[in-house]
Amino acid sequence: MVANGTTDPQHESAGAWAKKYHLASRTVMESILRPHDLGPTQWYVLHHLAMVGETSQRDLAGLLQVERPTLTGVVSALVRKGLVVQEPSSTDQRQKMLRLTRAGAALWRKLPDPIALILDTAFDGIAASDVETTAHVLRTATGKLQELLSKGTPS
Amino acid sequence: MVANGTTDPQHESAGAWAKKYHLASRTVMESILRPHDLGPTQWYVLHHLAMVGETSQRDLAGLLQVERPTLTGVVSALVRKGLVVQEPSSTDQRQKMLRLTRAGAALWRKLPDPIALILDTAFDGIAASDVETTAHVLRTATGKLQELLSKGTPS
DNA sequence: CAAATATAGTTAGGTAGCTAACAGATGTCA
DNA sequence: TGACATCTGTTAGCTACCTAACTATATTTG
Repeated sequence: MVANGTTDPQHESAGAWAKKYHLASRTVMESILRPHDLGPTQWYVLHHLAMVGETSQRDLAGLLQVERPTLTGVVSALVRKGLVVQEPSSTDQRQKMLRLTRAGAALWRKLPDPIALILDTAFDGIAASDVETTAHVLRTATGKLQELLSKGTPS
Repeated sequence: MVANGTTDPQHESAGAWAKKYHLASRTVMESILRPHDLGPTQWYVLHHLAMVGETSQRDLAGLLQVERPTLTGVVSALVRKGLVVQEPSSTDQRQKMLRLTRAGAALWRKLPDPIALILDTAFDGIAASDVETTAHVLRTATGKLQELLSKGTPS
């Protein structure tokens, strides 16, 4: 989307470019995962379960920074495909623990790592210090926006 | 979302931060616009019609970088609320021209500018040169990802 | 201990985006 | 001029996210 009053595309704000970068990287990730019939969030769930092991849905929602209802949908898709099992925790009947099935672990081993590919492609050839500056600026900017959100947002 | 093998949140990649920044800014924009019962894309449409005047849906889709079916939905929401009128172009019966109604123009005058607020908040106090570096890095990275997409994406 | 409160997950309904397929209007050219 | 191609917008059906409201369990507390 056009950022602001400015219409010269070369001079759009860092904010507008963050959005475009995000959309492009999501599109790349989707096109890499499509042949495996997985969405990006599904991939992140498998990634976490493969790396860390059994995890509750609650914890996973926090780690993946999505809301619980979103994770409900993602997890039920993975369960439907037989990649993940979901069972009540033995200590707290409210919580459901997730882990990979044998099929899920087997699929994981064959899967490419879209995040590594994206980062390698996107930032290849750019000075490391510039990439660091970018991460720093975006981290700071994100912090300020979250601060704005936590204080009531003015209309 | 967690970027990669790394779990230390201070050391996530520029890519991960671009995503977080984007999500935070979208959330701020939504929370500013919610009291006015508008979504971000609806705001951009009003913005354009208020600034530039009568525009065809085709041109608007290009300017806003969304697909035509997406704009169909956004525009029909605005028409339903009585903020925008949609009528066939006199010179090309395929095209529909959009313009603000009196109510749409009146609402526009009362609306805050969420983009200005977000940019002011997010990048306030950060060195202008660093913000420029960020825009440059993200622009370059986005270009590389789009290049990757246009060549067939490997699995 | 019983009642109130908090937490985990689901369901319902919404927004915003996409692609594919289509209808109608316009353009091209043999 | 008539047939074919292209363009514009819509519809249908998908993904992925959100909030609000619900159910069922745990926990806190009077």
